[in-house]
Amino acid sequence: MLSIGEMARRSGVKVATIRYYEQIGLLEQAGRSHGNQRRYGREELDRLVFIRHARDLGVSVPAIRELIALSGDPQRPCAEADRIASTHLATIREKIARLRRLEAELERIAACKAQTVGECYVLRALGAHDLCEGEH
Amino acid sequence: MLSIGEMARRSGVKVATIRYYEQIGLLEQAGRSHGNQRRYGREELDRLVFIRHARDLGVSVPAIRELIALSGDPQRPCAEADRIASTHLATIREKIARLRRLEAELERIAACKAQTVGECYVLRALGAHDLCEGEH
DNA sequence: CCTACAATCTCGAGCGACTAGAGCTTCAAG
DNA sequence: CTTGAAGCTCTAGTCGCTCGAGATTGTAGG
Repeated sequence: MLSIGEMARRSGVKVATIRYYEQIGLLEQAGRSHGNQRRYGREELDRLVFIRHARDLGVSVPAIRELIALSGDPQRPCAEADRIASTHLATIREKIARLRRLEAELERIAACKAQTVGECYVLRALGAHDLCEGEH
Repeated sequence: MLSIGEMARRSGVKVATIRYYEQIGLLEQAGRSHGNQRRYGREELDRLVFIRHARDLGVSVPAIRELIALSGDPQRPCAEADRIASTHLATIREKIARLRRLEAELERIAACKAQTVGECYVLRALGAHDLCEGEH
């Protein structure tokens, strides 16, 4: 039986966050020791690692909830799980594209050679949208 | 003199957000009409556009506050403004790198060919970290 | 001038996903 | 038995908005 601290160490999820996950129903209510402390087994650790992993990949909590519901019913077609993953992939790709545009623009802006703020390109570029090359 | 709605239209910042910016001190307290409605001039619009632009670039509110303070004093060296922009650029690059790793992993995961959830790679991959290629 | 009705006002709460702190109780080692 | 780490609950704070309720103001048409 694992304490909440042990769970935290093994999963890399903070103690407070584990309690939070229980509170929002991502984890089931943990069993308790006779002194009211949470006690976990192997299964709960696995689920927590799953959650941690998905969160690291940027999957939202509602999406994780769906995935957990799916995995509770192994007979169901996995098309839905695929859909969740693909949707998320598309979101990530959009984010990357957007960040790349920002990167290009900031690179240009940060290359300012002025000495004082008065003629600084950084500030000017931020004030005047028409100096941008990309759209955002 | 512009109403708050006019400001919203011209800057692309929502009315509620303009009020919020005033509340947190990014915009100064607006002048009021005799019926207590906010009235703005050209300068305020310029600042709002500046803020909008910086936010679009992902600059945080505290950083924008700094930039505004800087621009209020045109004699100061712009090294600080450069620093803010460069720091932000580094952050963006990190985010891009991270998202790229996620993209690669999700691509692999989403290529699952199983029929039912029971043997679905999506769920398995999320549960078992050792299936990952990249670290995260 | 009157009437609609759109726009504005303030105040307060809610979002997502945690995080932090106060003030208490329990556990485990020595 | 004592001590100190680890646990407990509860509340509030974070960031950057966003929305809704319920009241007031602005403005255009008749």
